[in-house]
Amino acid sequence: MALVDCNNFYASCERIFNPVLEGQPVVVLSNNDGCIIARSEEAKQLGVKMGVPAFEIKSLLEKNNIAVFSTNYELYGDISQRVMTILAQFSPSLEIYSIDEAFLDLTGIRTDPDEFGKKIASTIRKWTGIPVTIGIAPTKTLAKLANHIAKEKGWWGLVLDPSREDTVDRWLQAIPVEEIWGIGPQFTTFLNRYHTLTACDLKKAPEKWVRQHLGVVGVRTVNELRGQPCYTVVNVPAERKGLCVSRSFGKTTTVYEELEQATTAFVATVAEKLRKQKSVAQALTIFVMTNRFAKGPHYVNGITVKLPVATNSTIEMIHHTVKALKKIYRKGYNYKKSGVIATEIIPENTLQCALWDDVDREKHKKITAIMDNINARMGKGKVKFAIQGTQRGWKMRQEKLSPAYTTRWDDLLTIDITKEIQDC
DNA sequence: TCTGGGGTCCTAGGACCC
DNA sequence: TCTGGGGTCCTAGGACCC
Repeated sequence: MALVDCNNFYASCERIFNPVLEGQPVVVLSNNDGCIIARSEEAKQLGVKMGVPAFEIKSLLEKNNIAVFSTNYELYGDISQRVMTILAQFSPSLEIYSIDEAFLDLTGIRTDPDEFGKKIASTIRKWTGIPVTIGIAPTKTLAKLANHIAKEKGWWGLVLDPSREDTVDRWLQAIPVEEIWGIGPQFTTFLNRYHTLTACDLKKAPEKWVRQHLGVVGVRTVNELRGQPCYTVVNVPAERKGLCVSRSFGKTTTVYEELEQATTAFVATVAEKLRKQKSVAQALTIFVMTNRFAKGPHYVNGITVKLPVATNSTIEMIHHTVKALKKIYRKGYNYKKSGVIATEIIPENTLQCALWDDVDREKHKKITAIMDNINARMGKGKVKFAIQGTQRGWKMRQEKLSPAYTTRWDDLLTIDITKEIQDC
């Protein structure tokens, strides 16, 4: 089992097309330019912490001349795909675990793991410009830990060989429990209270006690630490159980129409995603909320509606969204965020007809197909429904957005070589 | 002034069934 | 006075992940 993890992924993506940033501190912000969500090694060294609001460390960023970027998901998603495509060439069994991580099943691979890992790392680096770290071990949890150790040491990767239990244990003794995959803040507090401080301590904890306090998930984690696999590489991604699109607004609004424009735009994206994966939803949850950090009256509310017929039609979903929104909207609040969650998702082809169905589904299908087509060719959001509005007063702040170098023709990198030619 | 977004799995308890 | 035993399904909430 190998875990390949891209180093400081978003920051590394920004560097690909901006090589002057090599060796320089770089950070990437969350939506609305809110929090720090990625940091280059140099930024970490300067004490920039993960997840802190950017405004809190404004002077730190400025003083150290740290390059700051708005999140550019379009770019990162595309680079991710390229990395995963390359990884797929190394093993027939690949699980894309997140945008910057993948597990590889190494069963049947004859090459020495050390050599194999190095080869993967150098290939990704060469072909995409993204540096990666690789952890190799008998279980996912141990591969994660191996990866963690290698990252801390600045190595290409690390192979944890289970036949050398003493060496494995020595590594585990150096790792605090909170670094273990599956051990979060709550479990850490609990374990530390009982003097279980390191990965090695947890590995040796009695199963009954673990079962009682950390549940079956905890037992699996312990077994995995002991080298007994509880999780396998999942090749084909399971069907999504829910699909959520929600955003905080660039600025709050009290106006119903603005809330409606934003929320119908979100549901349009939900429907589009459903169509893309050829599935339909049977229920829809619509929610709104005020700024949880702000003073003043707070309001959070949501409604789940069962759809009369499972659907992925934007038209139909907008209809239900507006109805729900009108029910939960209360005048006088400063709305900061809204969202739409599709649930009870099933494949499109299992669609059942309702007895009384006055929706012309064939027509909806044609319209949405045409819209999807245009938007795929001309750019996202080129054609949309009137209710989504054109003002986008709610749209998120992205003041430091880099170009979508690899996915938009207009953003293609141009290099001016006239000077070089003249110099010749 | 400014504080992200999108997921998974497990468990306990209630409603209901025979 | 005395009041079984065994299920299922659903939901909300908690814990975790990136």
